[in-house]
Amino acid sequence: MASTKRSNAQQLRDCLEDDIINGRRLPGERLDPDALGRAFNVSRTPVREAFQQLVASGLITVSPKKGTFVAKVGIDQLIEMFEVMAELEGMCGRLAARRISEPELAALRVAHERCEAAALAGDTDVYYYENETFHDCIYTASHNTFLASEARQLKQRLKPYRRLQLQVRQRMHNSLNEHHVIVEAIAKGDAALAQQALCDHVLIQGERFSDFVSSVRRMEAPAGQAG
Amino acid sequence: MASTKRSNAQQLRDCLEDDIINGRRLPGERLDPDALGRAFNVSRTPVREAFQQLVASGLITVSPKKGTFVAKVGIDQLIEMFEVMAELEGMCGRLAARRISEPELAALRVAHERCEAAALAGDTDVYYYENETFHDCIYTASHNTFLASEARQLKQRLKPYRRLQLQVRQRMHNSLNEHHVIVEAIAKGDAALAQQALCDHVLIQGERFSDFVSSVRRMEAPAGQAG
DNA sequence: GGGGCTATATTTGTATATCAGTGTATGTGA
DNA sequence: TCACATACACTGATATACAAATATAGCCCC
Repeated sequence: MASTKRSNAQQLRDCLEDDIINGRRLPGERLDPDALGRAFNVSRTPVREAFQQLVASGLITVSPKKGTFVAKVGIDQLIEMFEVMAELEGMCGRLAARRISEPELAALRVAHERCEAAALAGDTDVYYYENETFHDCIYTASHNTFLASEARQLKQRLKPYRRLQLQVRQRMHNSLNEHHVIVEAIAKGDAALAQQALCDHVLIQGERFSDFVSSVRRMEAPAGQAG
Repeated sequence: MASTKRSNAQQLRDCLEDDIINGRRLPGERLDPDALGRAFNVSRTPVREAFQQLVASGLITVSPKKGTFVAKVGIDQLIEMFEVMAELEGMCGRLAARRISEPELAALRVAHERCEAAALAGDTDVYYYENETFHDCIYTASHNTFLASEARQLKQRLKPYRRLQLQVRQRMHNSLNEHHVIVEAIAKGDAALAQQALCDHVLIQGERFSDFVSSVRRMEAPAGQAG
């Protein structure tokens, strides 16, 4: 019912957002307003609206008189964004350690167990999905809906690039171990530890990061133009 | 020259944003597209565009078939936002303590001195303005442009409510003392202290906060409708 | 007198047409 | 062969017209 009530512009926005986040449209790819309008049986007006909202989200960029493209964030900005993401996640963890309720803690444990199962099965895709749930539990448990919303939004924005993270060998297993520390810290109410553990978890600190950077560099290569 | 190139929609957006931030349009106030269009000699299309951008910024909300209104954030959400703002400011301070350059530190000191002068003169408005510059120096000094941009955006969103802060007696003087601690911490490169000091500075911790809340409550009263 | 239904008016959402500016491509001349 | 100028096409910006949906008010019936 709610879906029918969403305007065409909203639907188009959601669709494009999903496409970009899930890698069906790659950074640097051009978005043709006319083609999209035809594909969705709408005029250019709602397409424009959708574009504007995506620009505000930072997922696409419009170069005046040149066209609209899927945002391609440079390595430097990407690092900056991960730095902020780590801080937000850490803050969520800190607050969650203090504010989490019993049902929320139970949900967090369930999410962790599902991650474990996926890791044991070696299923990267499932792990990726369950990992989302795990982190979302922490956002919710922070009991700061604004913070949770900001964290989710930034995560969305990073999603096209995060996907590459887990492809790094052993990353999934390490990630799981970190999750364990996080869960226990939150369960014990150790705010400082939860914050630090989550922050580190996001930063992919140390040697992994350079691997990640090189992955992104490889991903950026096809599109070409710097900016 | 750059101003003439801005589209009408951008100009209108900037104007509305400024009006909202500076309290010329109060939370809950309705924005009539037709009236604005007439006032700016534009049609509804650019007005709509401006609206959408402001919605993305969180400064206004549009209720379908009901109207477009200046966003009215509830007390609970306001507290949440300040909690996040404090964290972001703290992060800026932490990074600034490690990364600030000599010219940036000099600029920060100048900004602090101007705050001091305004405080001595008892000029709240000037202090308010110089305070902006002071914090902006720290954002820049964090050398994380994404973080700086997010911090600025959130600050904009809180501005209609921050304005009330300094009206609390003695707040300006206390604020100045806190600034001193912050400057010294950054100058010494004490990241942890800078982070803590800035975080506390934003949170208006302790007894001041309840005063602030009551001020906001008074501000919310005229508009009426909850939600 | 009160409640429900209907009609109207208001408001957002969408479509289409037009305008202006810019980037690009092509052709011509040196 | 290269450079410059002109023309064309593409894109973004805006105006206007239209459609859909809802809130409100008024009226009628109970």
